[in-house]
Amino acid sequence: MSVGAVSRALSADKTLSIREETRERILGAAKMLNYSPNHAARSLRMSSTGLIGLAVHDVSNPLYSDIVAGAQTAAIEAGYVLTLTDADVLATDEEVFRRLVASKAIDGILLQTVDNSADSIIAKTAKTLPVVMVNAESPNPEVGSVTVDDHQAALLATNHLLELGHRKVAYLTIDEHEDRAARRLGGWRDAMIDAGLVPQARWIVNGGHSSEGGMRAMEAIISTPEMPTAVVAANSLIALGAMKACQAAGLQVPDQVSIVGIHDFPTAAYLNPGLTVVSLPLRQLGERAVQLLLDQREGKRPVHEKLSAPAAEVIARGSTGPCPGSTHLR
Amino acid sequence: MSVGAVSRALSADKTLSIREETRERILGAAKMLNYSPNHAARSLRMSSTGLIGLAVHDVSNPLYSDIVAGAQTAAIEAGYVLTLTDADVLATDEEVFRRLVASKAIDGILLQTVDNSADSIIAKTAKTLPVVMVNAESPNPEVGSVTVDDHQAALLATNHLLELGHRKVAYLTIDEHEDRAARRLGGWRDAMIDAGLVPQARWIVNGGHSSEGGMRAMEAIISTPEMPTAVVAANSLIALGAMKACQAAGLQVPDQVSIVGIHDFPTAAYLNPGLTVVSLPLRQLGERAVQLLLDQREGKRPVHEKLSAPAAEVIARGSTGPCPGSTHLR
DNA sequence: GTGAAAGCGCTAACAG
DNA sequence: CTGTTAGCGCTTTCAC
Repeated sequence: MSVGAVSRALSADKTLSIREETRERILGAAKMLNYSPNHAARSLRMSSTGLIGLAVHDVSNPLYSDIVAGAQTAAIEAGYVLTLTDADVLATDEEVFRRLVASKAIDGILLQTVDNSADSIIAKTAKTLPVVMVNAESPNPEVGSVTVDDHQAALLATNHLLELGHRKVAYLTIDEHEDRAARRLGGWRDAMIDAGLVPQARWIVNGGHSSEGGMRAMEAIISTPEMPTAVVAANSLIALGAMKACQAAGLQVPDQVSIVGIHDFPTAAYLNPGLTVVSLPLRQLGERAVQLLLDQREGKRPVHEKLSAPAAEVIARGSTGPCPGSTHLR
Repeated sequence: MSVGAVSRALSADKTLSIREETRERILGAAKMLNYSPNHAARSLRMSSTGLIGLAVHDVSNPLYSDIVAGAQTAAIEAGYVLTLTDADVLATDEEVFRRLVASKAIDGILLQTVDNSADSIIAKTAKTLPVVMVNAESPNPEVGSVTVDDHQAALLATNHLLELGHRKVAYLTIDEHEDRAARRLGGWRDAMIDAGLVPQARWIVNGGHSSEGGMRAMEAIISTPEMPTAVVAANSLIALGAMKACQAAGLQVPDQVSIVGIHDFPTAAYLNPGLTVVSLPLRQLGERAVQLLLDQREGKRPVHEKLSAPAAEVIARGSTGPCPGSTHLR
């Protein structure tokens, strides 16, 4: 019995034929000694680490936790281990980038970024490792990407409000330099136009990507003459800030203003009132991203994919209600 | 110029003396070719990966995001890279544990767990790698740990309520099998006793560790005869659930019931009303944990450390107010 | 069917 | 002061 045979027995090599008894003796000894092949040696020899990186902007952003969960599941399924890193650090800190990406400490990386601070690192990365962008469309043919149906989500959110009798529906957008921004804005615009309404430019306010930004944006909406009776927020953190602004201004939600956000998240149901949201298939987004990454590793061409199933869905909670003064019945 | 010299030049070896011109030529070529030493080969040779793992239970728990941020900073400071993993997966999935920990894909691991599902893996891990428990006291002398001043936090929260004139102050505890639970409960109890009050057993209800649990717990409190006028929640997620339960029961916060939670988090200020919390130095907790881990790596004995600075602090927002019917002035 | 040996890319020790 | 070389622990090919 030699070291070669042991290695092959432990990795369950089918082409190895030794006596069953010997095989069992090897496996037994390995378990007894709690043996695990050294990661570095294995990686060096096989030029593969079995690790997939997921770079996230703001780990604790509650809107995106499902992406992580989905990626986790899919990675394990495929025999990989998922490790998270801070995307901003990766983009900012040369040394961290070098250690993790350039030196191939991981087999590939999933990039979830909010702004395009990432753009610079994407190109660098793609030269070394397979990359898949998560929840943003790749501008680079060497980099795959997956997105959800942003247009549809905003359309559904707006229609929900329209069905409640609202006519003046404002839109709190996320920063324009994100590609999602335009798609979601388009959804709101199309819903308004389909309903025979004119989407007023003054009803579109930039809400940044935080609750703070949402609050400021809503304050601007409130001071608008002919104030809208309902608001679509491009994401639910912005919606949260909008609710705060209403509360500060003494406006009742949903009696005086209805608010709906995009993306469901754990605390949405615990707000006062509960926040009505449109949910998107983020878990599946995470899973699919891993699969695309693995496909690229096997030499397939990077592709962009828009995930449209499961479909976006309105989850009505307390923050949306009938338009005040409308004849709408519910 | 040989490979040895190049390696030493790139790692800035002081004892290497070559012509300045040669050194620059090496560095220049490395930059030109975008060269980075292969991680696996380097790790194998140096028996060190430069990676520190942080295993978290529920990545997106907003209460703990500062721990991650602190650990991140300290790791980079020390020339390491921090990678996050799901603690539950690590505890559950043998294969993931093997790949990441047993095979030494990382140099050490920080363990942040909510329940003691971790207990089983701690022992296993400590045999292979340095481990430091974060925000829980280590039961194992081979494993270091850092905690914050849980007793003080609950004491401050309770005193804040007492100062507002409340006498009947309930306590929503986290699951008892966490060591934090007893320390925080003790803080509430001591504050009550110091104020000459009797901490009633029926005012202690288990709120689990989620908003859902907090809601159930608060429902129980509400149906108590001689209902308390104020509530300390052992963490802010529980407090969130408690607020929801009040709202559902038609109880005004803070006019009829005051609520305070432990741990500040980003959305606390955006709730309606804003949640009063006691903040704890979680960022420093993360930093310190990394330092202890690195100390252990250098052969120092694992220690337990309680972080008492910066001190816990009450952040008063809208969810706490004077006791209804009390003569307290504010 | 089994065992020996090459070599993955790097660093550190040592010989020149 | 610089260049050569051994060897980290593993897998896999090749010779027996």
